[in-house]
Amino acid sequence: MHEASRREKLRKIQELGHDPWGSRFDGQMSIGEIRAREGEIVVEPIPAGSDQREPTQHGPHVRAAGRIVLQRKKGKLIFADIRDWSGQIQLFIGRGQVGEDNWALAECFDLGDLVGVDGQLKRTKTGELTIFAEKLHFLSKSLESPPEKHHGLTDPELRHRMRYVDLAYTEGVLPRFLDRSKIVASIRNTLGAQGFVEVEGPTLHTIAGGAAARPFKTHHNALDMPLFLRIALELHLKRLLVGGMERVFELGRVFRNEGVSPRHNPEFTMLEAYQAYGDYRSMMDLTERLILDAIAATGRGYQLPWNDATIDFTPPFARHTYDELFTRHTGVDAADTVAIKKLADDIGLETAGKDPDVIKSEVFEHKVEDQLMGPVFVLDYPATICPLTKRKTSNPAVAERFELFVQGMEIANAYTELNDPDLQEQLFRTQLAGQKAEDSMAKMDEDFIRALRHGMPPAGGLGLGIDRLVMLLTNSQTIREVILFPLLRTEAKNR
RNA sequence: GAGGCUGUAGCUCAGUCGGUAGAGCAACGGACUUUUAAUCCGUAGGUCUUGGGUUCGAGUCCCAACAGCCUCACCA
Repeated sequence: MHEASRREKLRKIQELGHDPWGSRFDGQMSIGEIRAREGEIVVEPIPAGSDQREPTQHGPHVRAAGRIVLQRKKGKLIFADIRDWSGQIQLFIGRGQVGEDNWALAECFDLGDLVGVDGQLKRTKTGELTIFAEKLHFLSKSLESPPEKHHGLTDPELRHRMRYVDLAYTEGVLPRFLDRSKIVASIRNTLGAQGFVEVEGPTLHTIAGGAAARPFKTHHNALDMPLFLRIALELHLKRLLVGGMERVFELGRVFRNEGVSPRHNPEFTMLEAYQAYGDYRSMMDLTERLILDAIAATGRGYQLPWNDATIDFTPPFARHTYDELFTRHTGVDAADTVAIKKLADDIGLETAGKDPDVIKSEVFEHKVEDQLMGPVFVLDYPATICPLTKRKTSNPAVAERFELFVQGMEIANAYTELNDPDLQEQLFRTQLAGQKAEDSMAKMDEDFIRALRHGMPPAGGLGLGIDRLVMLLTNSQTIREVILFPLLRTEAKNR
């Protein structure tokens, strides 16, 4: 193990009178800021007749802190590259320049150590922007060797289990998660600017409603009560709409007891927003605004790379009806239930005893969704498959709902919210009757119906999958690339 | 939950027909005051994921378990 030599250096650092675990360190600039000061370097021309080989430079004095990610020891000279979350810069540590005390400390540096430096910002004779060290500070020892310096970590299992190593050393990982943070902040800003207030609903539910998914079960000891982790934010936010919070949103974690895939993690982050006196079209405009602002917040443009393709987010996003897209991508008339059933049978879908709209929806999922490179708003869904949505006055068979698809992925889902308590109760009952045995824990949320009976304003409601949005905006093909700690099985004992 | 692929040094990977373990980086020792994937000389590092089996002999073939990835199912 290499740990022994690192512990030996740790002991040496203590002998030299330094704390190998460091302490508060003030007054440093970020490496990004330091790099921006390159222009302050003044180069004096070599005087005529001088035998001086290199011109004298005067640069600003700077203080930096970071992790040593590369080191080149050259006798009485060390070049070390340190990195913080804003960038990376080279240190020049010369034995004659820093003195024996600092040199002795520098000899204890290993890759991965966190160090501080005071020095002058200048360029080396090859032109590399460099902090020429004058004083070194030890901030924290690393007892583990970093991963291979060219490739970093590539094994996805190690990357997810040891995300700290992945963030610290694998190129592009830290910036991606900083982008995620900017996207989330942007969403809050956009909603705030439009008068929405942020709330926190309960994550422990007595009835897990608001979506068609199986919940995680848990238990409260003192109350001896079964509980479920929430599968959606919807039903509590609508209660707040009843209470008079006219524009309300929650950005939070929901939990669904399902498998993992490149697009699914059992816990994921959802935005839900509700706007009193709006409808699904209001939410379409809001969705577009949220995404465009998020793109701007990451400093990107409308054309975003996605694998080998490009996604064009230039507004306005395309808007097409469900039936229109159904017919275009299946070649079958969206109103021809007989032909649709035949198509479903041909694909091998189970159709016996199913509602024609359900069959149509399954065909849509199999044949159409993958083709929607988008961004495209799909609007006006069959009412049968939308139990929480208001129907079109002109055509009760159609629900005022849209989903936003990009690269075949569903990113957002929005409704003109149903606020008729009697109809809502009836639709719930129909939905519960159709539940499979394994979903039998689903129950009628009587209190939600009671809330609607007190009068909920007509409203538009939006759900937006944050993880998937971040995937699209950061060119990440799996959801695990944008979730810091994705769910993994217990670590194998023999690793 | 089902199927397929993968698992070798701290990391990234080779390993032929079944014949007894290799490289680069990292580490350790040495040389080197403008390097930058530093270079050069030398050294050390392995329960080949785990457990069985076949065989004179298994990293290699077979079975099982564990973990990851992909596809499907569930779902957003």
